[in-house]
Amino acid sequence: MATILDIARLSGVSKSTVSRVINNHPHVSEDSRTKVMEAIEKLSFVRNARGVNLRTQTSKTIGVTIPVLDHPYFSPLVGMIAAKCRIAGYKIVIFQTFYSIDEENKIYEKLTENELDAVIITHTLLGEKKIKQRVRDKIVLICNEPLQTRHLDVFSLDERDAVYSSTQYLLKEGRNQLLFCADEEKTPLQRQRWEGFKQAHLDLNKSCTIQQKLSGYSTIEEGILLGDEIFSGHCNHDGIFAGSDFLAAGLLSSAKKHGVSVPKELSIIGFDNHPICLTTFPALSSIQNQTELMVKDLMHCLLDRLEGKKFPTVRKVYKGNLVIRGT
Amino acid sequence: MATILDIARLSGVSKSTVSRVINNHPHVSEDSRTKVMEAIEKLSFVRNARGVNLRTQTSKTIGVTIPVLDHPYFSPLVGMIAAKCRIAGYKIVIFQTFYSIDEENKIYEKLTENELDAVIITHTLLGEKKIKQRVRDKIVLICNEPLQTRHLDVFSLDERDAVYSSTQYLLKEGRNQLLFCADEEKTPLQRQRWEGFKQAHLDLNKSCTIQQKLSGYSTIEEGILLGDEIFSGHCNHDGIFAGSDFLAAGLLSSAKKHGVSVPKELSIIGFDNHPICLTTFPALSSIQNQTELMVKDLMHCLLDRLEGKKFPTVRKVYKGNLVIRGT
DNA sequence: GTGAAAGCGCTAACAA
DNA sequence: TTGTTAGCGCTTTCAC
Repeated sequence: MATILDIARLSGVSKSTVSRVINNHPHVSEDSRTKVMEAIEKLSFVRNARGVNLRTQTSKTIGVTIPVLDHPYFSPLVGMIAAKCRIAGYKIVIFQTFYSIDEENKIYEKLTENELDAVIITHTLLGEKKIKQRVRDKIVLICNEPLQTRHLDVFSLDERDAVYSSTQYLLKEGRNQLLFCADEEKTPLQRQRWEGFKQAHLDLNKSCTIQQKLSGYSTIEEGILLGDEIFSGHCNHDGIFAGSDFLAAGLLSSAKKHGVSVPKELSIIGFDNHPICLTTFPALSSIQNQTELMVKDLMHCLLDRLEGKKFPTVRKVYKGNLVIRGT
Repeated sequence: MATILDIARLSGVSKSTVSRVINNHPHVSEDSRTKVMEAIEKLSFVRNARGVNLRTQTSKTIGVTIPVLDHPYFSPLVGMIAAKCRIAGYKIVIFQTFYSIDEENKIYEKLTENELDAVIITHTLLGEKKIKQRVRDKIVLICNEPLQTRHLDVFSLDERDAVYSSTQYLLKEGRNQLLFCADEEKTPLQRQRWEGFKQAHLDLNKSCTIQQKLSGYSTIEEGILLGDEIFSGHCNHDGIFAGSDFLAAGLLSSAKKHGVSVPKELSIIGFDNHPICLTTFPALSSIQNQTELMVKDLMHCLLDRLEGKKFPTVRKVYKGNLVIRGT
């Protein structure tokens, strides 16, 4: 592999001039430029990023954590981030946490020692302090998880409010025995959702069971399994709030299998408004949120941080809204 | 940020010894080791990968192309690859092509100049020569796309056979007017599928229309759109082979909307056996393929290549099989 | 078991 | 406009 030194020698200029040409610096004579370009062509030279990275102490690379790469909500989210990063000239490297603290810890370990300019965290089981401590001086943005922190930029959805109003809707529709069906209460996000669910009951003077089901991945399969458990015995619920559309779709298919009529006997509300909602029968009602806007703001902030601009910690919250369909 | 020089000074040894400690080399005295470790702790030193990368000319990073990050088939595929890479000590950086040759070209551009040890291509619109030319001396594996090449390792599914036998199944079931509903015939994969479809007709002395629908992304939404187009008018098809389960799910929901009875009047077969198949009504029949095995073999080969082992180009093909459900 | 020294490929401050 | 020079942080021979 040819280096700039080879180019310099072949074209009869110095390394610096070659570097200038490569980086489109002004103040290079037309003559030098063409000579260098010719040499580059001839030796089919490609700049070695490793040298640049060491020299400039940047790598135009951003790390993103995601629970699992294949996730109906997080995949599009990270996909959007990746697309915008690329336009801004950054690559992204993706770290799957698999919902495990151990995995997550390993990731931060790698993150700091590695060649990343910034880190975006979309899902975490850790608190502010732990994260801050692990990622050190790196730029860290939180995307989607409503982490309580004053030291990190946070972009998140108003989970509490979204669940609150959806729950109220169900209750006002005459549903009384609602089941809150989501992840364990391990993250701020899950906590907020649960609070919204509880508060909606309180405000309407209804009581709610604290029953909540664990479902780490919120997959279709888990929905089916969970549904089989719920509907096989004597089911006294007339409404389910599901933590994701895939979970909801699984629950729905299981309900039908067990002869539970939806929406007559049972309402189901999903989360994220994934197109899968349109393919079930009846079509799934779901909560739609403003991911595009969130990502847009996030990227704006990220790029500013990368440019070294100084400004106070950003905290933005986006409202979701319930899309009512057949369930 | 502390460097090994700082550690060396603080612990009273040389840079070399610090390096040896960091890399767990033998032949370091217990005394030196502890002194260095203490210094590392004290200055909370973290090795700067950029220096290592330049020095060793590796980066423990692998590039993967994917059409879009959010894809019911490719996301899990890449997720599996990423997980296995991490275990082997590699990070992966993901490049979305968005089914565009221009995007793909840009990617290879970045790929060569950048700090990647190898590249895995899961979807490409380019031919062997173009790829080879662009990625130069990099290690390149093809995963999923049945590219015709003798110079790259290829791991792919037997698309032709899978579609062939599924089509025969439909025809033998008495369906006569099958619609082949997939991407444009731009990739070897699509070509193979179409061939399987055609051959199945030929072998049973049936004729098939060359009608095939474009559907770049194979999404639910596209399935619905396509379905609305097909079923709104006078539809004389009694069977559809869909290029993906999401497309199939969209088609199915549209068929129901237009009062087409499935499976009475119409059969639908999807591809990939995604869990969504279980949530539609009736449950979608689909073609299941051996992705796990494919990824396992791929990784094995990749790791060998990265270790510098020499062996002839690998070419592996995996059989799919039809899972019959309600459609 | 340890240290000195060279150098990976590149950029940029400075001098000319 | 151009070249000289230093050095980013690390690993690795080689000599002791």
